Amino acid sequence: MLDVARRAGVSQPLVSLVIAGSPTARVADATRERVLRAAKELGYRPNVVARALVSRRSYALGLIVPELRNPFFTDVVSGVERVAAEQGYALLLCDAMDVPAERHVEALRSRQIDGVIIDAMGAASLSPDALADLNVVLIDQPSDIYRCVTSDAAGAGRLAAEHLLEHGHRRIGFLGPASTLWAFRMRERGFAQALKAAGVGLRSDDFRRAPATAAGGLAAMQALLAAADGPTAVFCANDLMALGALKACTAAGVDVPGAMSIIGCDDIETARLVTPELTTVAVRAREMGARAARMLLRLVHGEAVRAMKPLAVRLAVRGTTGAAPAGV
Amino acid sequence: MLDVARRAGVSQPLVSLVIAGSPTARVADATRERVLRAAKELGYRPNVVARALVSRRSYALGLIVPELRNPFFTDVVSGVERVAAEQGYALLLCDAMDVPAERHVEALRSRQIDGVIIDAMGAASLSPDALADLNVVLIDQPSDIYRCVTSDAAGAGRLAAEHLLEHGHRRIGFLGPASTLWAFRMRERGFAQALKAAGVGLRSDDFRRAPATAAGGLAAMQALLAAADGPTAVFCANDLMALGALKACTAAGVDVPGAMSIIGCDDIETARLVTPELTTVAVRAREMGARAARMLLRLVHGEAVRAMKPLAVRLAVRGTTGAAPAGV
DNA sequence: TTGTAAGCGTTATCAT
DNA sequence: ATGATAACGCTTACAA
Repeated sequence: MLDVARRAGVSQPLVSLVIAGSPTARVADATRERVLRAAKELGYRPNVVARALVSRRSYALGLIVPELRNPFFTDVVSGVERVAAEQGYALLLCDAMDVPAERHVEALRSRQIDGVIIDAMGAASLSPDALADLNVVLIDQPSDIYRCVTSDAAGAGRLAAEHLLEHGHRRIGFLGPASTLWAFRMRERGFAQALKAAGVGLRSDDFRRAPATAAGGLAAMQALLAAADGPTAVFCANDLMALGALKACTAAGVDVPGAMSIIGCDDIETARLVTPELTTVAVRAREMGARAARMLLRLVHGEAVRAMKPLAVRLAVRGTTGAAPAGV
Repeated sequence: MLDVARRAGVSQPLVSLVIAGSPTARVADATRERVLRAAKELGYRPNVVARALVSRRSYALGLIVPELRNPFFTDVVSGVERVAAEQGYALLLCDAMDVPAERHVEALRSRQIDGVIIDAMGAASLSPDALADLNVVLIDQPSDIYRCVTSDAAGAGRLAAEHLLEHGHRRIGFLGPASTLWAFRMRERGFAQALKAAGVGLRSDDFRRAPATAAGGLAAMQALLAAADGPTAVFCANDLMALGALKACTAAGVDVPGAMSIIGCDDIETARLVTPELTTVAVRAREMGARAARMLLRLVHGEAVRAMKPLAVRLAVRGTTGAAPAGV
């Protein structure tokens, strides 16, 4: 910057003024141009680290996910990254799979991080004041303390139930994790309530707890199929489970959707790669990530942040759901 | 740090000495303990930004991928992240999908990035000296100038060919992108050479160019099936294409592997989620990411970096390959 | 409109 | 073994 200043024949702070280009900067046009030209000629590149030190901001956002390889979070990351990059912010990605979220938060703190986006699971794993004094946006986890972006999880469950009911199913099962995470709980609740509202009971046998993974879905569906008299359709708490369930059916020779309808939730890319294609409730994970980033940036900039209403979900009817088998 | 110094009754630079804890630091044990205790009592947390400014290192690594949502790169990122986090480095993730790689490199530079890991496509899109003076490790792209980690891409093609040959296939097709990327080229070359070595010709009709995506694989396979007299097996340049090809077969009522064998490359998670499960050549993408990170860190630390031999690939025989149909 | 001076939280080089 | 002192590259009063 000093070099630029000398070349332009001005003082170094003036160069700073021009480069930072703040709206209140009142610099003579001629001077500004001279500075800008000198900067270009010298190939000057501002040093964000120095800027960060003095302004006490890092121009970087932290993002903590429970597992990057979970396709849902891959999409979230993708959305956050896009917004961050467009706005000139760096994205510090943290995967809580191998390193605890708390350690990541500490690391981000020591980097003067401007804000942190964290998923429900990560947030839950933190000690109470781990996030104190930080700009925080939670993913799919309403909170009294922090801002959040959410999807209409209850609506997702409801859509799934209604879709199944419309196809004449009356024995309907549910596959989901024994999770206390808001999104999973609400998907389940919305689903159960919609069934109840339609006067359709959910038998406890048709209700299977398993990890929200393909393996979990596979095992749960196998258990369901082993029962003499099972449901004709199931809603899975997420697509990974649904994919596992589908696999279990295919392996067992159970026709999908002829003998068993399956509906998932999330709409990950793989949903359209299997045969039949997975019917699911689409959650716009990438958009959630983008929204979280935009909200966090507003927080960082001290702008007004209004709570957003849940992101609408959409039923994506594809090949794994059909009419209930006759005579059941 | 000054607060800690005062509390410990020493000077501030001395605190720096014990906190940084360099091996050459000759500090009296008593003093060191006093400082450490004061630091803990005060909840002192070192400021990485300040450290970065003076040491001209950011303790951060940049990673540029062409598209995060490509499962292969998701795995690479995951591997890089783990190593970076474990070593106390931040990972600045850049997706070249929406923002050009060159812009990302510029942004990383202005953050004094310690090193950059970049994929072949991103590297190819850069102007010649965009990476000058940076610590760089390339993913799956040998180079005279930069370090790299590679997989045994030619070996992957060879494994695929041999597997198909062993099953008696003699009319074998190939689906791949018209890419100049090293990995794709080598997979293709290894495959073609192995066929040739076995005296099996590759007819130009059985050789289909399409984007390395599921949609590309689907279209290419459809074209192949439309031909009167097609191959009995195909090797796809990556799993996404193979998955698309599989879908095309299923949709067309072509039995896999009865009438058509399909083998992919990469071994992405979805490969085991479809039915039949995809036979593929497993490339350890996450390990490649981890290796790239470790190599880059050695570079950053000025340690000796020896070129690594390509990461071995492994044939994962699953359900989409079988014996060639009789009488063909 | 521009220049001067101070300082952001460290590390590093000296004396002491 | 420890303490001054000077950077690192920038922003931000405040003075001119």
